[in-house]
Amino acid sequence: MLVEDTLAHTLAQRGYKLTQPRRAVLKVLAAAGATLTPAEIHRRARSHCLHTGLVTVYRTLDLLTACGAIRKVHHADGCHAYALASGGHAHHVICECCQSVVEFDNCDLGTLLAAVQRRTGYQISGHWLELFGLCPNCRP
Amino acid sequence: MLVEDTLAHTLAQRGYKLTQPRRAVLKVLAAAGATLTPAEIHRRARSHCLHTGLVTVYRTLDLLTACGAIRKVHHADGCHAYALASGGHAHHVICECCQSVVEFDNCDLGTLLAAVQRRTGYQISGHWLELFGLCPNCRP
DNA sequence: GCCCACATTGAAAACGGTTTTCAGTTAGGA
DNA sequence: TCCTAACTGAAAACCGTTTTCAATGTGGGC
Repeated sequence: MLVEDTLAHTLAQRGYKLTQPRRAVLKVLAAAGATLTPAEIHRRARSHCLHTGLVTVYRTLDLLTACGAIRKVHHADGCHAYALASGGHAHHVICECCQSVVEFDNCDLGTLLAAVQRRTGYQISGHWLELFGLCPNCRP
Repeated sequence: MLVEDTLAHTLAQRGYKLTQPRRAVLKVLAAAGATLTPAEIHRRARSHCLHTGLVTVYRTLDLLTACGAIRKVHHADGCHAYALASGGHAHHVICECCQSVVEFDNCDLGTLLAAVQRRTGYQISGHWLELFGLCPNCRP
């Protein structure tokens, strides 16, 4: 199934309507292999549905985030970008040059978490890991 | 040496003046064992130096961040908080209840990074790890 | 200890991203 | 096809952050 259809299905399944502007946002997210800011998503969405408003972009991003279909990623200079999240627990590797992003889910932090827990006394319930680097295309 | 003095030394060493408002911000940061937002730092700083402006708080935070003495921490709902960073590479464990924070530096991600690098083709140059949980005081 | 250059300050205004408001529009089940 | 609740876009509100600028304070030199 196409990524766009998967996203559409996710929304439809929860009773949300599939309007033209929403579909435009889904298309953009499905086509992008990189992290995108709301503004950039808005710009691209207009080529699919001319009158798409920035407000609708934000609202759709909120919906998809709540569904777990996308995830906010945090760059050094702020946390304004979104990336597809293929469900379940996963993390992202982000290219510092072209912003391209891939997921990975084999985050085996068990040993580390246990050590920190023992040392600090904190009962750790969640973690957050993001990797930065250069994708194969951006290497010199 | 007191934390406040360490911070003051860091600034003085680089030729920055130690003004009353700046000292107030340092005091607040040194006394807080938790992550603080600029607004909260401002509120507290006023009890040390009455007329401290929010602008000065931001400017001082920028200086200290540039020096590596503090670090911006990223919560799920935004990245508006700062925490002391005792120099060098380190990460934070943050209490989801009271925002208290402790550092840990034994982040042995070597194996994980190598695996991801091999699997994705990305040349990984940096990472970012934050742990969330409950501190000993906030556990039921 | 006093002076002076210049870094630093605070108030207000500007700024940019995000959210709310609200009247008009649209999707999709009956 | 019709109807209603969900959805929409434009504008305004909002909020955290940055810039501007004239006034002030620090700390090195004397």
